Amino acid sequence: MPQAAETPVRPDPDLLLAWYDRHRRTLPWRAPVGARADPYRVWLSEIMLQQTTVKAAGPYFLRFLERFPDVASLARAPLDDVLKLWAGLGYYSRARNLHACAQAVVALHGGRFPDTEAELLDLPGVGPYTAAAIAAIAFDRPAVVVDGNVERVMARLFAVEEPMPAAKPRLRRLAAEVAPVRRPGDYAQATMDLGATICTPKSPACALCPWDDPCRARAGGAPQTYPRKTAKAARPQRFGVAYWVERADGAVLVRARPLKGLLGGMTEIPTGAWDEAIDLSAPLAALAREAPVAGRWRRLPGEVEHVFSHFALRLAVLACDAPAGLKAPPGARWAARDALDGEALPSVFRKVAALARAEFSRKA
DNA sequence: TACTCGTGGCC
DNA sequence: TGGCCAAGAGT
Repeated sequence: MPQAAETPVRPDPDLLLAWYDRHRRTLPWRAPVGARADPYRVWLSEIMLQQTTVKAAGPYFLRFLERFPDVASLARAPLDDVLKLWAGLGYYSRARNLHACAQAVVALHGGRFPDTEAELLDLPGVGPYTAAAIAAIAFDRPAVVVDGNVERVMARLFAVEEPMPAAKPRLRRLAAEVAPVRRPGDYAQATMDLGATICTPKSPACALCPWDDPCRARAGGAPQTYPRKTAKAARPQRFGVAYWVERADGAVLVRARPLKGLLGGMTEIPTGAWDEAIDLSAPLAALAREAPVAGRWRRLPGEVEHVFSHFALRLAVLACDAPAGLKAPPGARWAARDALDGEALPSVFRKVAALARAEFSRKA
């Protein structure tokens, strides 16, 4: 007997698990089929994957695993070593919390990750998603794992009209209703893989989807329009000046940023304030007003553009040659220009260094 | 609750 | 080219 059209069809977890068994991807942090996952690797990968693509996180994961093969070795390391290895991956509070979390696992749990969501949630940098993911994937506990993929899949399955982010609690409830008790780790990874490879944001491959039948967004003809969203605010543009101070021996002035806030704890090329009102076409003397040292400044050709999550930045770069005996001002230090790669230098400052080095080598 | 917090790839 | 997007957490 045919089912009435208005009767919702429940998505069948077994269909998804069968799809997962056929299409399971090999990822650097994923244990072989049947093998038990290492909680340390699961945790490390989940932290790195927060708001970060698999492609970007992969090389970092392998480098971390080689340098810090277990949680104890990571806990023993100086924070700066961790920041250096994390440089370029972004969201640097993750690196600071990663280090704090490793130390907490050693100090409070004898070097073994706890296996319950509640205990995991108490660890630095571990929120609702990550606690559930570790519980499910590393310990096969029936946790409801909800990330952006799962939210998108649920929004489409049930054609949720409420816009994000207000719809989050509703999507979580739906995810909990659909989730099976069996194979929690596999199911969690299956829902995320589905969102990452089939139920993608822009052009979902519904023809290949194991849940195409119960999906109400697909039935409606425009699955790519879910989840609904409210309009985002425009990204403001800020301006600033970076100061490249180079000695004849190739040493460059750098300094550490405050532990809290943007790029917290990372190394920087000295810059002045970043503000919307700064005019980069102002006279040289005005641009040099916040310089870290007195000197004969010149403006380098070109500018550095960089986009952060909540504002865009354009930097003018001023340079000056430092006398051999110049002492670094308080809070600053000299770093070898050709060893900046190994510093905990965020991308925006690597762009500054690239611009300055190009100009200096042209001159030389 | 709403804002802060990076980066690189994609179309 | 520029907005959008990625396995969110902290405050």
